[in-house]
Amino acid sequence: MTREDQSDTCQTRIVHEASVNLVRENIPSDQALLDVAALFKVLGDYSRVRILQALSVKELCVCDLSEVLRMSSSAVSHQLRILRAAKLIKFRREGKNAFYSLDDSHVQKLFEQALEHVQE
Amino acid sequence: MTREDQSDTCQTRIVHEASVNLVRENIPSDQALLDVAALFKVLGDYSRVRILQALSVKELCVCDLSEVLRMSSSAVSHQLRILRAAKLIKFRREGKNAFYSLDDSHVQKLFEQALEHVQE
DNA sequence: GAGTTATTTGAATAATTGTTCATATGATCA
DNA sequence: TGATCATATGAACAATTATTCAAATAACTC
Repeated sequence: MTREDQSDTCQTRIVHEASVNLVRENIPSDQALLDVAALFKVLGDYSRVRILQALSVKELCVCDLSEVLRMSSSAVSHQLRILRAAKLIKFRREGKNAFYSLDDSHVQKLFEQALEHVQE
Repeated sequence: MTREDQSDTCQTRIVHEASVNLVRENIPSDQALLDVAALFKVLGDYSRVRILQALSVKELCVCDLSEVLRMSSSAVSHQLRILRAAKLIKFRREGKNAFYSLDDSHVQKLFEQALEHVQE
């Protein structure tokens, strides 16, 4: 059984050629698409969505977040690290506390668009 | 060791009370946040991002998509099902072919916002 | 310094998920 | 009806990931 023999692959290589070519001309860079997917993946988690929503109201420390969301500080901290790596939040230290807040105006807009979609 | 004894949970229940209360007053429904997370989760996959991007250029059938993206028809079909369940794409049948296209204007906007974020 | 509290981090576990392979369905044409 | 092609689907496997637990920092107070 050769590689070309896969039963789940289109056999006739004569597909809609014009469409295929048109689409091929308009593909952004792999890196851009990878980055977009990675960003959405970060946003695609209930805990992180709740964290971002809370931070959109007000800057909060880890302790406050864990209280509001009824999660362990450890779990919150792990998720904050992921959000920080994605440059969605920033933080500042004040004494023993680490205060987190949204880093980017795009996040708010992404959220609003997403809410509009799900509320249709 | 009782439940209140967890070392990774904030001990002093006297957190920033005003902040916590303010945030608590502004929490959307659980369902809305769950839906938003689910939507982003669907968008958070490289294959699905590529499919959506291709469809944003032009309506395509499964065969065309598998050709453009160099994926098996089976893999494409599986992902299309997920995208359809999230109401991100719609399809129409024409003979043997199933043509897919974007279902929602929000998707385009979400994409543009995401691209802006990652290209900073 | 010791003690306390907030936060971070690493390892382990359980759960989710994307792809592949095999097979089934749906549609056309001879 | 049979043959062929496009698409869909189910099961299995590999890989990823969120949480928990335990332990380590970091920053303050006494």
